[in-house]
Amino acid sequence: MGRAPCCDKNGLKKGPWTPEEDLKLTNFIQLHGPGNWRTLPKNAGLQRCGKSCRLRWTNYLRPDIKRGRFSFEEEETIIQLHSILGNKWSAIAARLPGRTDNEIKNYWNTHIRKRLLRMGIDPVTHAPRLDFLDLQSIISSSLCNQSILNMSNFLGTQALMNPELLKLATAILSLKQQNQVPFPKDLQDQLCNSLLQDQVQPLQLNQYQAPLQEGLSSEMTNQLMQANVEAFGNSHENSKPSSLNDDFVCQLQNNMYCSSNPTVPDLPESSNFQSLYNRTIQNFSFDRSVVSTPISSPTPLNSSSTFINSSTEDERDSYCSNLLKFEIPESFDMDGFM
DNA sequence: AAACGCCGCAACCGCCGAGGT
DNA sequence: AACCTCGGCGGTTGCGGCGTT
Repeated sequence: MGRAPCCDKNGLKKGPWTPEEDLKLTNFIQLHGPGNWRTLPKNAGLQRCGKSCRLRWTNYLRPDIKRGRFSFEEEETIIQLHSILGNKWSAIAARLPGRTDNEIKNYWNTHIRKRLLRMGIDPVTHAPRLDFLDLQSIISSSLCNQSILNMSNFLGTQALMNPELLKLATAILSLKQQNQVPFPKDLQDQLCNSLLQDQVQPLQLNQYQAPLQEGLSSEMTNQLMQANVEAFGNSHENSKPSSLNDDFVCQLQNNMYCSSNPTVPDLPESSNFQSLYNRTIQNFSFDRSVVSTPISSPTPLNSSSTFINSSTEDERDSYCSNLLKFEIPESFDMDGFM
């Protein structure tokens, strides 16, 4: 049997609340307390459904609601919590006194999400989006001789670029930035050339298997090589799935990061914290060179040390880019969260 | 001044899980 | 076990305000 609607649509008002309705609802709840929302509208003399009353109370009329612009500390907390919890707005709201899940959700969608996108950060995964980043500065400074790159041309062909190349570049850049794997110059050049040329040619990754394997397991190396063949050997078939999927790239990055960071705690594989921890590290290990807070010196979620008293969007952009480098403190009570 | 488009936010919608009968 | 109510959640919508042309 289908579920009955929460209210009889006939005769019940919808839309914006009037001050009179707000007053009726507030007075009734002050006398009788919240709850029993189904019968509340009738008892309070409101032509609304209980659900509408509950939402109006919890999102707007509740006396402990903090209104006005979000502070930087609040924004910092939202971003950090979202990277851990995702779109669990109620859980995020529970950590922000006076803010409702609806308000946080709106603020995220209208402000933070757009800002992250502008910065080339995926607002869902909190990971850098290589296809939106300034690839010129990244790749040329990390891999190639700047003189051979004409990124205005390169970016012009971005839409035609093989996404596998982007993934591979992400992985390789990550390896490079770990400074753990000697990166063959020839392979760097070949990647750059492949990025620049629409006619994608298979990278001769097998030539560099040995040095790469210093940091990669044989399984991962084989997967990378197989993906290379699949991706570049069928570059004209855009719909063909490749084994070089996002999980693999994350695994690759995570593998390299963990192998080069003895401070990473060795948690049980099965624990929820492990998966959350790994996910967060994957997300934020892209640019290890600018990570300011080592794992051994945790930054509190509500730290005011990073608070800056500025209000422009650009300043918040800059501020956000730092926020995205946070790491979960060891003392963070994940169980309390979940 | 009018038209238009964009943006922010309050409110709604549909779904889900918990708990009661 | 099946059904129902209730409260809660996340996604989406639509309206009003505001800036631009």
